[in-house]
Amino acid sequence: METFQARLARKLADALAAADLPQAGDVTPATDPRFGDYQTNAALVLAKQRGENPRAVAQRIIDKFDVAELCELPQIAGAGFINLTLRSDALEEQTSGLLHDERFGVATAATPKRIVIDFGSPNVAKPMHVGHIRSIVLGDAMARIAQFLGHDVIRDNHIGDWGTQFGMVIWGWKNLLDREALERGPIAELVRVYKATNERSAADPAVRDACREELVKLQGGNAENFAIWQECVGLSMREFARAYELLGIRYDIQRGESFYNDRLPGIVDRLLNSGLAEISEGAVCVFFRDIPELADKPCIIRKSDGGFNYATTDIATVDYRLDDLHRDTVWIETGAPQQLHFRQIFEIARREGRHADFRHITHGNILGEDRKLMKTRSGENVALQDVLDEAIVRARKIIEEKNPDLDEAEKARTAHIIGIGAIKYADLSQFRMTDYIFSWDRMLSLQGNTAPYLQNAYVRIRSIFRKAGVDDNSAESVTLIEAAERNLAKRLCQFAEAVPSVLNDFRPNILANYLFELANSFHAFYEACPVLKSEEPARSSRLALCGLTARVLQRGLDLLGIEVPERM
RNA sequence: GCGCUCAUAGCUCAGCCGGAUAGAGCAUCGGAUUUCUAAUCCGACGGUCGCAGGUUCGAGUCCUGCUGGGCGCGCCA
Repeated sequence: METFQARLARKLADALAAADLPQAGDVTPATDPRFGDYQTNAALVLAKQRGENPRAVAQRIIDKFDVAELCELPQIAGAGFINLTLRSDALEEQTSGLLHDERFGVATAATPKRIVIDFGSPNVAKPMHVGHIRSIVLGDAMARIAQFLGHDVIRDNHIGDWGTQFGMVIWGWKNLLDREALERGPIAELVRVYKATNERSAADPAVRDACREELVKLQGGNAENFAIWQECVGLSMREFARAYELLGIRYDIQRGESFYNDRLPGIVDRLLNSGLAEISEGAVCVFFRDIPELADKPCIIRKSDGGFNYATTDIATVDYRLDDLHRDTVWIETGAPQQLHFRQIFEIARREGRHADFRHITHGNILGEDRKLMKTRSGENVALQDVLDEAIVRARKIIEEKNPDLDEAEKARTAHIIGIGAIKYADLSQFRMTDYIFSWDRMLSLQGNTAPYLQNAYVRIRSIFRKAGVDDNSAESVTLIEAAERNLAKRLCQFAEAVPSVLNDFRPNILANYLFELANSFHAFYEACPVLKSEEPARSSRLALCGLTARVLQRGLDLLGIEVPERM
């Protein structure tokens, strides 16, 4: 089923062709209810191109604009806009068509992509902190939406499991480890050991050299060090898995940096042989002399001491994703600080003749109430686990207040759904590039553009169905009489317009905003239009609208990685 | 110094390709309910879109410069 927007755009294209005009302009939802439901600026664009009167061009278009089955008579307004008002029967028919459509009118992509999406990417032997939320939540939402649109998606966790820090981790493990503490809290103990080693190594050159020695042994394949490293990775992965479980995140593959180790020498050779890389000050570098912004920013792929760094690893990762995973699209969702790095990696891939679509999807920071990077009182990163736990505790408190009669199991389940949903939604409802200020009160508020508000709309609908004594409704069509019904129906039809536009520029907040407006329209409908108390045929029609709204809310939130409770 | 990014109402934020009188939420004020969950709805108040130029029928949006914040800039990842 095609959206109104798509159908009208097609009709517009036909009209332009019939009027001997070039294709121009587009069809968008009306900016104001006074202008109808949709509008097009085609006449304005064409008039500008051709130096003609916009309203006259608009009239030429309208003369050929065959939309009688969808709209009332098109109106010319303002400078030369063409305003379109949907006919009620067209809206009824479209909405009715959604009642039994599991995709709610969302078309699958015309050309499915083979995407790998890299998000989350925590470091081994370090706890995940609030900063990881954005990458995880944004990446997961992109993956869900891309998949729903019919793309072939592989979710990859590019874990930081290799690097110079392991020299210190291993030395600390051998000299400072408290086994009991490790049992109690593996990551916490690893962090303690790492920090202590760091301090000693800063103060004592002998320790520093010893750490370097341990690193060399690890990289050289020393069995003892390798075993320690493996154990660190295992402990970390187990702790990550717990957080992912809580967040409802899953990965298809988790390829750490170490996975690419044996590919690194070959890459450096290849780039040297092809002349893309050269030796400079003892290091192997790729220069970008023809790109002004990168001219003085070479990418080092082998250090002067012979070691490789993460640039080499990321080139190997590109190889793997294209050659082994057969991807044609690579999305990397990490923070903005790595922009230069990925610009270089993508540029190298381009120079090597790679034709995949590479995107580095960045995001802003999470700030505390003081507008600075969110930290604990003592200046530490705020642990992700603590944030998730607190969200659930706070949600639980609200549920106890509002709905104390729920049984224990449902309270716990609902607190989880609301707490985690609130955190995710706070992130996703905002444009990803802007820094946002973390506020429990705002994200858990039941009013405004929040997860609980949306979840509540769903809950109210479920309540209606419980009272009605049916679990779904088998209505085949809706009838739209009241303005609030019409408004709600139009919103429901626009789900199929909102979802694909998210991938335009990776803006899940478009979907979040849509859902907020849908919930808003529903609440207005709920106030104005009694459902169960109304007479047939309005009753069945309204029940059908309720059911459809609930399913769209549920699906929309699911695409954002957020669940809905039955009661709250 | 160079590069990237952000700056919109008292506060938190939308505004994707340039389109009509710049929109929400919170806060404030005023209304609506013996409810299908008021956990809601309706209304009012509130803006020199950081500043200055430019492009054009039209600029929050594009270009240039400036101010302010964040981040990055050869051997950490």
